[in-house]
Amino acid sequence: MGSDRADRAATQESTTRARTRRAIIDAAVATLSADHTASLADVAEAAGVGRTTVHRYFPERSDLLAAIGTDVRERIEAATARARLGEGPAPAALDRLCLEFFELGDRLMLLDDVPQFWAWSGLEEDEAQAPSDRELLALVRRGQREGTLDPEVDDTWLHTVLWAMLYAAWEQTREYDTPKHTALSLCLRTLRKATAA
Amino acid sequence: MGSDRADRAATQESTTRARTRRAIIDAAVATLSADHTASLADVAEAAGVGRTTVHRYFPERSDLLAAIGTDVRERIEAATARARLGEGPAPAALDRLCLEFFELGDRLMLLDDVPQFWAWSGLEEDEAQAPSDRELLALVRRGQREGTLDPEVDDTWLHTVLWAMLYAAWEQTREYDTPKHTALSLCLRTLRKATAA
DNA sequence: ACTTTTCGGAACAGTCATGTTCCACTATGG
DNA sequence: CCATAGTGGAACATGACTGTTCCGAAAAGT
Repeated sequence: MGSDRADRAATQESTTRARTRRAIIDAAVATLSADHTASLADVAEAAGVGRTTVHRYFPERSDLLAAIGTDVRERIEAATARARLGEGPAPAALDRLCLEFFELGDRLMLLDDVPQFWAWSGLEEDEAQAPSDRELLALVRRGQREGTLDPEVDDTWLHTVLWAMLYAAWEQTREYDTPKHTALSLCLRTLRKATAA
Repeated sequence: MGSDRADRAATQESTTRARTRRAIIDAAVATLSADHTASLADVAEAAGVGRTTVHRYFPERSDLLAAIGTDVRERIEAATARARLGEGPAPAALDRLCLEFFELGDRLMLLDDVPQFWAWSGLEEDEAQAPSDRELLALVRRGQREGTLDPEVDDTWLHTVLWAMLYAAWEQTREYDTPKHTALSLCLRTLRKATAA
């Protein structure tokens, strides 16, 4: 009896549960990126579900935050993969990465702002060298070898600057109502100039 | 009777009270820049005073936040004045400003991160065009006229980027233990390249 | 149609930060 | 040395968010 249910339990949830889980996570991202101190009631309302339901899926607040963390990290990994950092000239690869990351929107801010998202699968914050991070650092070193990236720009510094510029681009849309595509092109242009050899 | 006390009440507080107030504000800056959700008890402990005393000076939490806001803004104005944005070539002036701002340390992060600091003297957040902001924008336009700053770089965008780079520099020291002077020189170099004509 | 899953709301207990009051203690200044 | 300003701590009220339980209603699947 219920062999399919057992299967689902082992592999994944029912489609309905998967949908509401997504709705909650998405709403949480939107709500928390606007206000990091938003309550679970706010998240529930934004998701269009009852507060009870939120607790059903994420017993504690930290569970929800952790879920957001993994969600965002997965998106980052996927975006990095799509950017194919190994192909073509380093500056062009950096452009592609920046573009892919930009598409992730507000999500990116959360990782910086809410340290709890790194309370992850037993990893020690800084120690958590995500694969995508390593890919980026490798790209920088490659570009420097090829002479297409500024050798003075430390690889960790470029990493920091990339994220800072993405942050800046989104801030620009929020603060000055700059259209998204304008903010993106400013961001790309600035990043290119800053990293050029 | 008590004419000197009346004077102090009209102009300023007693030196002891002024010292305590400063201690609380400074401790609050340090504490809150580390964790935006720190409680007033944490602030009191960091300041080395009782929680009661904090409430004596700042009846409500918002009063303390507002005080921090004005304090930081005053420092920003002073720093901007010291940078003498009107003198010399625009890029050099920008360098001076960046340097002065960098000296302000963690304080700068607070303004970005805690929106309540803008709950100010009746000004509507974005509308609050601080004098220092206007000076910076003027500098950018001057540099563009003189042909020393990239004409493609919108003045508001440069404003955003400057702050983002300062943020990045401090993040670099926190995240990678980069020495302050190294982070600063990376920041300056990147900013120069990004804004050059 | 019927059965199981999923959901929403109400009600409750627990925790924590806030803000207030009161009083005794200290140090500072005249 | 004495009056006053300034402080710290205890105790209390309050409100907000959290996390839990339970039950009836709605939706999904068959």
